[in-house]
Amino acid sequence: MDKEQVALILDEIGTLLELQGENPFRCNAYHNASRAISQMEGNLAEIVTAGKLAEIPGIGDTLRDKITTLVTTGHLPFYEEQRKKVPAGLLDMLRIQGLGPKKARALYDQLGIESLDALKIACEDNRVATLKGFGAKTQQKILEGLAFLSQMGERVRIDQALPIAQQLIDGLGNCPGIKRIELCGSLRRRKDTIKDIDILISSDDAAPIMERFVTLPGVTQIIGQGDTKSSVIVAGNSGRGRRVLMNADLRVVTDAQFPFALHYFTGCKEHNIAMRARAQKRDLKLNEYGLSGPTKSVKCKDEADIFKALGLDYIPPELREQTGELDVAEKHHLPKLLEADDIRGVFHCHTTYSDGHATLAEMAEAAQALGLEYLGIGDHSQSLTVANGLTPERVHKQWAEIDKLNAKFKGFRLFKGTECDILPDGSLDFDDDLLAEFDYVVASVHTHFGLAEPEMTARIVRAVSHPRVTMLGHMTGRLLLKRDGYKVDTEAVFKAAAEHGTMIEINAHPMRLDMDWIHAKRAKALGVQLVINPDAHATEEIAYYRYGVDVARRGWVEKKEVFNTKTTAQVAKVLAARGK
DNA sequence: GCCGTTTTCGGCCCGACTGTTTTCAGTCG
Repeated sequence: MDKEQVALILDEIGTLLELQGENPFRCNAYHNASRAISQMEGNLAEIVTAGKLAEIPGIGDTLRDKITTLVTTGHLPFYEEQRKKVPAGLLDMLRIQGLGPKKARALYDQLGIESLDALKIACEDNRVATLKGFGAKTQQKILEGLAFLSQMGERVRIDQALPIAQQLIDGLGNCPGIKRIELCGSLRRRKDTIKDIDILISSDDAAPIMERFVTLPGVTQIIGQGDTKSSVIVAGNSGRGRRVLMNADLRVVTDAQFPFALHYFTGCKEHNIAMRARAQKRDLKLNEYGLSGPTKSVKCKDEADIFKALGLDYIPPELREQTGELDVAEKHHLPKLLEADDIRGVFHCHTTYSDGHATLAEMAEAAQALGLEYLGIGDHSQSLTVANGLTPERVHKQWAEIDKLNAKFKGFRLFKGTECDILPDGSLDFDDDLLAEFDYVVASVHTHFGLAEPEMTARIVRAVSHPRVTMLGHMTGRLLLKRDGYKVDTEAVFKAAAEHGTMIEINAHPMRLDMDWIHAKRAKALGVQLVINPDAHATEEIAYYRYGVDVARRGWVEKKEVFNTKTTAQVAKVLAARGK
């Protein structure tokens, strides 16, 4: 059983215990362990075998044994027992806004409700409102929550959330009395998927701002409206005509409170808890309004001052995931993170030669408009006929056009590449002689996703070990919120890539963002050279590389670890040397 | 269930908002 499966089960156990009214701290121990496992580096089975599981913070003797059982046998009697004690439908009910374990349990105990459908009928029959602790408003909120759930999924991609957040900020921007306004939460930390939009404002007069917020265009429902905090549901356009609904929260504080509130609402929650605990050890109290001791409070003009007051270097939002950043910041060893401006070009872009929407010339022009120095073309290879993959003849035709364009460019260059299919047995879709003539080769899996893990791993390791392969494309093939990645032992892929000097792509297309930040962090640790590619199929998609920079930053990646921060001359030199 | 510079027990971050209460529990982040 792999990391994700173990993490899911631990998290579910925590929730099942909550539904049974267990001690919240015990429940939390399972949620924490779930997080620790899903974010840990390395191969879980290896760590279990090495007996190093309990070295992970948040995993003690009990959880070590349970996780070991899960990993080695594939199931856990304790988990099965808990599942028997709680009807499955109660877990669904927790997805409703404002409905927590206590209320869900009461609905089950007193009305026998154990599904969303039954809950809807009970609300419509006015049976919920009569329960102790419930009322007409709660019943109405549950109905609204059910409607919200049926209209959308739980999370949306960052590229869908950002425009909605921007629309809200623009709408608030001209409100008088705003001193500072900032996006917080997981959007500020640049997670690949987002649940809520969090906006923070500093002002001396919150009321009119609140009023503006809940009446902004796109707001479809007001969840709450208080003196300093309001919560709404907002509809936005996902960019392809599809409507996306999201929660959006606004908090208004004074300007003196702003840095503390900004830190607090940026999260993540576990990072905040660690920061508060750290403050406590120094006889200080940290909350969203300030940092104070028994006699006086510490003035902070920005977040950096808060970290400094607690003996830490400034921790960028992307690193605030409670994966060791406090310890490293204390020792002054935080990485100097990659910046979007460090990227000088990208290597995985499609044109009308295969399945792209723009011509070679149009893509080159768009790349230059973005300030890039070079653009690598990587159209599909011959066997991927659904994507109009190029035959060797068409490859030569494309090269001739690239040569022609390059002859005209000043300070810009197109590199000749291919996104060459990795065939089911791990061989490549073009012969070695043709591959040798490309400037570089991106090797990717596009077919036979269902191979068992050993076969898929062997397939990708073989491709990564091929001397003509420059970089591996979208390592797991996942599509965010749509399709899980194929089963592959990423640890083995990283080791092969490091051994053969093959790069691994951070595919920056916001539907993929594959590999993810945890993988990126691990790849870096194992000495794999990274490259950030937009997988652009249209001119406006070249700028997607910025989402890849976000992933890299979350993975603690520095400029020197990313190939496409090099100049055109440096890139050409490295690629020429690899071809030998 | 975890954890320990207050260390094997007794804590575990903490405040806003809502709704149903009549002083607070539940939920959320």
